[in-house]
Amino acid sequence: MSSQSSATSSAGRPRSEEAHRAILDAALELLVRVGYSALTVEGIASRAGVGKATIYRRWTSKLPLVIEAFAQLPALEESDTGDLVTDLERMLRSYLEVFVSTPLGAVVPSLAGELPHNPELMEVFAPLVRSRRQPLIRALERAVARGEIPADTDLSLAADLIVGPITVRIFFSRAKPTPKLVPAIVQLALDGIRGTAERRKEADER
Amino acid sequence: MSSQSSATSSAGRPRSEEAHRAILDAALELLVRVGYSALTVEGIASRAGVGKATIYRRWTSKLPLVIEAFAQLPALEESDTGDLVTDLERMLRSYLEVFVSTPLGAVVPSLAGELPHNPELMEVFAPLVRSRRQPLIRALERAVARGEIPADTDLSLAADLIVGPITVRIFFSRAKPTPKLVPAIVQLALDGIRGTAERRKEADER
DNA sequence: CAATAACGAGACGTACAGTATCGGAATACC
DNA sequence: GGTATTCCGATACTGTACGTCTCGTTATTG
Repeated sequence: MSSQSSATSSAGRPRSEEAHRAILDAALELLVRVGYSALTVEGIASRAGVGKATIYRRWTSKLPLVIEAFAQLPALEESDTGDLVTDLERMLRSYLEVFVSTPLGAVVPSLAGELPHNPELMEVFAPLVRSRRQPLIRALERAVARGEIPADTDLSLAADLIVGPITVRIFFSRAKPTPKLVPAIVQLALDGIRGTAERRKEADER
Repeated sequence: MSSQSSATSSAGRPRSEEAHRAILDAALELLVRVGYSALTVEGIASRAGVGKATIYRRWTSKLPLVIEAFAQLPALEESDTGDLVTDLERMLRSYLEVFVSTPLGAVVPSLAGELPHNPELMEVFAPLVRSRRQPLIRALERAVARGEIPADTDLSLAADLIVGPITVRIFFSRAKPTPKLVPAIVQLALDGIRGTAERRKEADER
């Protein structure tokens, strides 16, 4: 990450780490301001104060650059308080905050729109999506271990149930969702997860 | 909507309804094949067998054309059987089917990615989204009238809870969701909606 | 039959992707 | 210190596409 600490630092001028960061920062800033479709490499180069060649020396095209810029953004902050409701509410709140106050909210839909037609992009994007979902899944796993929710819960589906309403609104709603919604969403989703289990249990006992 | 049905059919050659449809069809077909970002007006014109001027005479730019093409796609088929679970499962299944077997699955994410940076597009897109959500909302309203779910349910949030998991997977998942998931999703979401109400009621009675 | 407006075709100016080339600067090896 | 190597910013270049414009042609109104 830092510099040329290891291995083959072959002859010649080394790549400027400063230029690298300037490019990523410029890409992110422009991405937020104008969106993916209006993003230009020339604009990025100009804002970063570098030549186009310096960009194309590092990334083969605009897309991989955007992906790397995106990957820099903060992940979901994990919460582990011992109580599922608290954990979910905290994470969803931070998720929402990241979405409205950072480039994520603008970048993700832009990239998501490209996914269906760009398997290569999907390949790079999928691990990123997974890693951002991971804290949610882990919180659910801990809740299972504590007996808060049944062990046979489909955690992946549960995670989508929790994140779904916010995602839908971020993508399609004019008014971006506020943190005020979080408790209602968590309660709804969680009652769904638990309610289904209880109902099953009641039916068994009868 | 249609064409020169009423009023001023002034002098001159009338616009060809045939060309109009050919353009929309070509746009939709290309949109599905290559996605929004790789869609070219020249490609649409060529495939439709019309001149570019014929396109720009009807739409100010590529985006409104795409919107109109999108709006042609089938809406959610409404189900009204008297049972909420059945209605939701049917609608979600048809929703899913439309998404995997028609251009919708490819078009919606493409357009959604443009929304945050294009208020004008949002203006045109919002009513479309709303109208496609409407059958879901109406089914929930009927369920409220029947007493299946409490009257003070936030129907909008409930709709998002139901559609959320599928939306999340359509956007981000490599493997597109299958109809097999529908019953589990409906059960989870609905137990959430009902469970929350029950819990609230119990708390009130205490 | 004259006026009008849309038609397909395609030329045109602008903008941008991605490539190539410039002289100069930084580094490794000798 | 000298030389080879590689990156640097800048910019010229090719190709593609948007959106405008102008052709000569065709359909419709009065």
